[in-house]
Amino acid sequence: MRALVVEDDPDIGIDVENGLADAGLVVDRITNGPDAWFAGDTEDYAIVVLDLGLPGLDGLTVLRRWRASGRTMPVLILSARGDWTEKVEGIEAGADDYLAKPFQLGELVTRARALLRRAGGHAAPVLEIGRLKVDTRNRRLLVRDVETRVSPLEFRLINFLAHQADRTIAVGEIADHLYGTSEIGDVNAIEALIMRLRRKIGSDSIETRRGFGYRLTGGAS
Amino acid sequence: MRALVVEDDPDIGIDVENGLADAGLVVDRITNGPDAWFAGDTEDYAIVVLDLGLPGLDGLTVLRRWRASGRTMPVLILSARGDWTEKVEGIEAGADDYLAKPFQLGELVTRARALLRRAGGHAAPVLEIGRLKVDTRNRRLLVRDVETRVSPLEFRLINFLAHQADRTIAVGEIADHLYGTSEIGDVNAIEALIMRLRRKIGSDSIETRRGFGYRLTGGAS
DNA sequence: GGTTCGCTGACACTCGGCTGACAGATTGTA
DNA sequence: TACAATCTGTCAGCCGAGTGTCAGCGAACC
Repeated sequence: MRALVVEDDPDIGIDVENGLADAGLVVDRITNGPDAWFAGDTEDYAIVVLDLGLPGLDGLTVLRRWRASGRTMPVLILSARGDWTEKVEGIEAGADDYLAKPFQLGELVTRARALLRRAGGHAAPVLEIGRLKVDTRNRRLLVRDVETRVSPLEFRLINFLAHQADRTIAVGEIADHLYGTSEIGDVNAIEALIMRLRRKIGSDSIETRRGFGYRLTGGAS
Repeated sequence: MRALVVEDDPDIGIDVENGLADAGLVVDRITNGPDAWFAGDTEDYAIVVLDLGLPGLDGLTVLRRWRASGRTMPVLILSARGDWTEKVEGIEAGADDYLAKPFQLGELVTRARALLRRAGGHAAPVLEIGRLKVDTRNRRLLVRDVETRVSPLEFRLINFLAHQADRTIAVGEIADHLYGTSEIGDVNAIEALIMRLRRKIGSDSIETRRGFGYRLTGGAS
């Protein structure tokens, strides 16, 4: 299940992205209005978290255009202050919920969950791939039912791979998801990360497809 | 299914051309505005990738003229880095998606696929030729439904041939696609590649047409 | 029968990916 | 505050898969 986070402040945006990723969603993050409009219009998201103050095209306009073209996914609006006018405008433009900054990440995730539940879809809390169980809600990883400590970044990686098990994922895609940029600063950082993760979950769990990318299989049993 | 790439920078243009060809499209590439306008107005393309900065007639004007004369094919705009005005103008001129330079080729292909899907025609993700199945999305090759390991270059070749199954492809065309240059450094490199591929998929899958080139038939059954 | 074209095995080089070591940053703790 | 532990990116060296090259051979065409 995919979520879209539209927020131009990178600190807040990455926080929200991590929160939703921990809740079991694959998250795209976008930092400007026009990109957000296109992404929401062309991709299929289970939920959207939308900041109102955006460069290029403001959030309300983006939302109105989505609704005008028949997009019905739940949208949760973020706005700078507890500004009532904005809230009303947001709801009228077709928002499903509203949160004023500053907010607690936990509250945002809770509301997002509620929206998802209301919309019918529910994020699978535990993904099972071969001998692995990825508990997205509690941010835990089980290998043959034994809890295995992984670092935050390692968890984001295994979580990302687990949502697309058996698909070959290019290193660029991984960089894009982990660091929010498809600019691959140093591929070696990801190789090192993969190596550390393999040590914990067994080296046969993640297959290397030389020249293509990586593929999560879960390994034997 | 045909695609039109309008881009005056040959490096970018050839990259895009190869990316779309790998995705299963037959690509025409044009490097100036007037020719682009004419081609888009008279030929039938499933999708157009349009750079905005073009010699002769700029991209936005070309797009507006297409729309004014009733052409409805999906158009993906390439625009200079982070220029909102241009992007918004592009949208209003009737673009269906846009991408800022520099971009990852993979992302362009993904978006192009999304546009094609939305437009109804869909680039088949799995091509079936005789006993072969080419999974373009996951970059896998199945021979009689058994996954068969191929190297990146071998995959690009079989993918290229599969998109034009039953057609005889000249060695020069293959070189052009694989190496981006029709200058054939050494034909033997391609012969060796063909041989290695045949070993994996069965020697009767690729027919040699002496003096003309190669033809993919998929072999018996 | 000779010539040309394509096939194939062997070999060498390149480069992608793996790994151990280290260092800076961050977080937790006495 | 100072110290320890953990996390994560970087560097250097290694290994092996992937690919181009070469030489010799066989088959097709004249």
